[in-house]
Amino acid sequence: MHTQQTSLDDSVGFVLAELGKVALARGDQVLASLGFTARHLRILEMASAEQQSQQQLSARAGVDRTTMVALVDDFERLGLAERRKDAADRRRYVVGLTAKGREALDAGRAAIAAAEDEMFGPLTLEEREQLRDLAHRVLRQSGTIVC
Amino acid sequence: MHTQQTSLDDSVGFVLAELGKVALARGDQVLASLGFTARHLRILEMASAEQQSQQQLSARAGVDRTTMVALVDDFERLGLAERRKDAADRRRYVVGLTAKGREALDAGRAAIAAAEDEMFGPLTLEEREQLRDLAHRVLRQSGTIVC
DNA sequence: TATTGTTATACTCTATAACTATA
DNA sequence: TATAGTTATAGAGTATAACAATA
Repeated sequence: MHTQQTSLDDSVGFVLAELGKVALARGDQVLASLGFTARHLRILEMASAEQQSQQQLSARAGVDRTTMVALVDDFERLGLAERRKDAADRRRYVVGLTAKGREALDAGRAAIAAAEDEMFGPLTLEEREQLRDLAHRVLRQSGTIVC
Repeated sequence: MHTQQTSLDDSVGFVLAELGKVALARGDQVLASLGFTARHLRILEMASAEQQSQQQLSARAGVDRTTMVALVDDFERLGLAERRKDAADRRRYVVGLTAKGREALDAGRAAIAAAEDEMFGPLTLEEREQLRDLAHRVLRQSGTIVC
């Protein structure tokens, strides 16, 4: 038998769903001045870590390959990344960060870090790490791509 | 100075955004057999706790009043709630749960509780409550409606 | 004149299907 | 024939504007 819930406010899932939404919105907000969203930043980091085709990126980011087209379009328009024909397989584009893209990645990370310092202010640094680690453990088990 | 992030995977916000999305999807999944979503369940509980007009519900749930129309339509179609003209102000409808609606609320809560027992299985009960309480504290500060 | 519920409409986001070029 | 990228199109979800009934 599980714990009897009096209210959904006592439900971990609902609280996390709500907080997750808030965190994402806050992320988008502080990145807006850079011209992109939290999802863009995520993908920018993925592309920075390893040379990948658009479809590899889309699979790992959990977005459709047609959606990835628009996202990479955004990067090119902003001058943050460029499509480079893969010499080994000329059907593929490798998404490569420009110098400006690497700067934007750093700036984005810094903006996120600052926003989190403020948003998670009610917690001590230790509690904040605790929160992240607990969430991480659940996420790993849930078979989601945390890369 | 804040902690230098090497990767966004170390960012509480990104991890929470991801976990929140997974939790919500899982909730919708286990409620599907009841014919409604996690958001429906949330609103059903709100309507159950107190007699409220559609606009009060929409304000507290953070959805547009035009969206609430469709949600209450769903409840009526499923026989879970009904619109009752407010005698004091005949512009308003009070959203009232039916007996079937109260059963659905209980069934939904049970389904969520069971899903969470499974989803948060990697954590001890103590850790799970810790996770919820930490999330709750951040959420309260963030000025979000947790009702 | 303002407010509640409603409808019609538009906008955003994302996925599906079909096309092209390469393999 | 299969795959990478692309485009056009359609669907879901949500918000904005306008309307009828009531205050």
